[in-house]
Amino acid sequence: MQLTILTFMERKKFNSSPCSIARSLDVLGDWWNPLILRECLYGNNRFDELQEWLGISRNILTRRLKELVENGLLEKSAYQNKPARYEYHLTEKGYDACTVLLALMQFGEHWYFNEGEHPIELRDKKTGDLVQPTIVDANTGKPITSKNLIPCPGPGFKAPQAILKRRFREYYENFS
Amino acid sequence: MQLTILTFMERKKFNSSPCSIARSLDVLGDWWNPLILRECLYGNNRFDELQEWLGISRNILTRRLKELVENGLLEKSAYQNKPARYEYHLTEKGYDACTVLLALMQFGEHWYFNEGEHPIELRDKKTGDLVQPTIVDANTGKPITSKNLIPCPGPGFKAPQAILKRRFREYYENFS
DNA sequence: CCCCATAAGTTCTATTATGGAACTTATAGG
DNA sequence: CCTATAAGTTCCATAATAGAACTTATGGGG
Repeated sequence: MQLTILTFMERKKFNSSPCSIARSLDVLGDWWNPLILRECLYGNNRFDELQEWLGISRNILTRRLKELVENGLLEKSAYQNKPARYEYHLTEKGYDACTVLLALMQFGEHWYFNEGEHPIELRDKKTGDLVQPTIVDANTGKPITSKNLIPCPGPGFKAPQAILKRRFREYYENFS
Repeated sequence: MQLTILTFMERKKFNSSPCSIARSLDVLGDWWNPLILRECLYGNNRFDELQEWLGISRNILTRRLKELVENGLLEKSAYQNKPARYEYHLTEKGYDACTVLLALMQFGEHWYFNEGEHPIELRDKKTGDLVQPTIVDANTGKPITSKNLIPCPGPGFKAPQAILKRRFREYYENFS
């Protein structure tokens, strides 16, 4: 006879992780969600438009839109009643999430397209000027290379010294 | 009688998409891959270290490491023979991919942690100075808000005019 | 009034991916 | 000989996904 053992199996969630990367990945660590945000940035805000441009399965799109709305990146609003029809628009938080898209874009341009043959550009909505996203240090204004970075505990990292020293080994070895 | 119909069903791949975001998502649009890169940035480069810090299933970790190596973000090298033991280190491309982590981090800090209570900080490996990643326009040096951006076709976007006009509707309406 | 079209989802099923746990392999040390 | 360690494999049950067909509410044309 086989005893049934209760197991929990669902996609890992990081919503209580003490790491801002992990927390962001709960909603952005996915193939579809960033692309849905991209489409909203393109001005494709309706269910069928999103489905067509992305080639995503309709049931998945339903779930993802719900998720993005629940997480506050998109806002669902009716653009007509009788029959009720909806649009999904980026919220403040959603626009902020799009900076992750800019980083993805920069990486993709660099590694998957030839110089001067990138498929998309960004322009300022008002002036029409070309905009080229770069990650820099806010303090010095110089471009950041992650090779030169070292993670260290921030003010919100509450943990015993022993754990800190294990987690940020490189930092403690070099700076204390 | 039921005729079996051949269907293809696998995770969508975007490796021929004319979009740098989609291309990047092939390897970065996932919950685990960015976190594995994070761990490598933290100096946790071995299988068991990664498994322990991330709490990822060992079989999944195996597959993901293979994927990251095949995509050129990590490099597998032996740190001892007899018995053969390996480490996974970030490549140039891998370090570049980490700028996406910086964007994720910034977003997470802003929306999931209180001001001044973020769990992690970054410092310059040599000077020890605090580094604060921001996305700016390389031309003007000013911070970018994606709300003010409009996508438009780049030099590598080859398509008939009709498709361009549908895809970049907002751009063509306002700038030509 | 009937038929068709449209938008926004649901529902159904087959195929993959994932999580958890146990097992394997090679070698070193006591 | 027994045990430990590192780096995976293998196995299974459960969850997620793709693809297609179906639903619901409404408006328009004949």
